[in-house]
Amino acid sequence: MQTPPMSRDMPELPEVETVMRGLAPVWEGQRFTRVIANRPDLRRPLPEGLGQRLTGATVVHLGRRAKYGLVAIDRGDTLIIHLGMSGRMRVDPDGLARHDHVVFETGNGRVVAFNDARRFGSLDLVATADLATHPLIAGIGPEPLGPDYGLPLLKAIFADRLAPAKAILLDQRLIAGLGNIYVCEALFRAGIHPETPGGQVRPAQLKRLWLAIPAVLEEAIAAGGSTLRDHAAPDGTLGYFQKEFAVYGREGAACTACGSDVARIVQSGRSSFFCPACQPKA
DNA sequence: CACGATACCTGTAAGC
DNA sequence: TGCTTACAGGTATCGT
Repeated sequence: MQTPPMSRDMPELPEVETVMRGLAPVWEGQRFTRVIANRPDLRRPLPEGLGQRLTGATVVHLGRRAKYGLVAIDRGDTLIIHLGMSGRMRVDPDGLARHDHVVFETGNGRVVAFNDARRFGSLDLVATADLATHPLIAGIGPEPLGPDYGLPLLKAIFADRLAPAKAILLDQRLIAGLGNIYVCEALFRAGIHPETPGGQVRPAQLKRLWLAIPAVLEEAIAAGGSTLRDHAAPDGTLGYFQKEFAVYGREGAACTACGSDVARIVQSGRSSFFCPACQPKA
């Protein structure tokens, strides 16, 4: 089988969920004994006094919102972790590696390194009370695995829209946490061509999409997050697992449903993979 | 406002 | 072999 060897280390919702679940037993209830920043910035400058503000604090709870990992500490602050495209958490690494930008040590003797080659990731430290209104969080749409998700939401965000279905699902303001991979997979399951204008998606397709989105996310989380290759386990990096995709990254290969060649188009500068037969143009 | 294009950054792999 | 180029992805920002 000719699998296009492409980079697939994209942390979307399932990957972030997997990383935070993996981090929980390492950090929850533990005190930060040392936090070292090896450079002043990632995508943006690191929070002022990050090390001082975390050292001595105890981790109360780990969570997630969209693609942001949340680390609540007992001082009333929350550390917001974004992995960007290449960010990963290396647990108890065998020595420091290139791009280990921030290193966290806890009272249990564990070491976690935030490694991010491309530095599209970010760390922010904000008052937990202000979290919901923080600029990074405030405008984000409902969680697709949360209580506010439902067919009415999808109907609302697709209705009367000219933007392609692909773009709608990638828009974090409309629905949280979906990235290129899972949007491709969900549209395939729903039989929706990625270029279909939102307003032209038929009710039956929307209903399939409503079921497909949580399904692909849950399956990925169950598989351990679908970050491949780079989240390799050997060095303790969290979030690694191998997941088979139906269309993503499979240009030219046979559709798993009908055998047609999977196609690839570029929308807004990024690849959309789909089956031309199963996802006919509207 | 809605939407598209682009910048950001580096590693990987394909092409020459 | 070595050099060059294309491309991956999330989000902020700018332009139309």
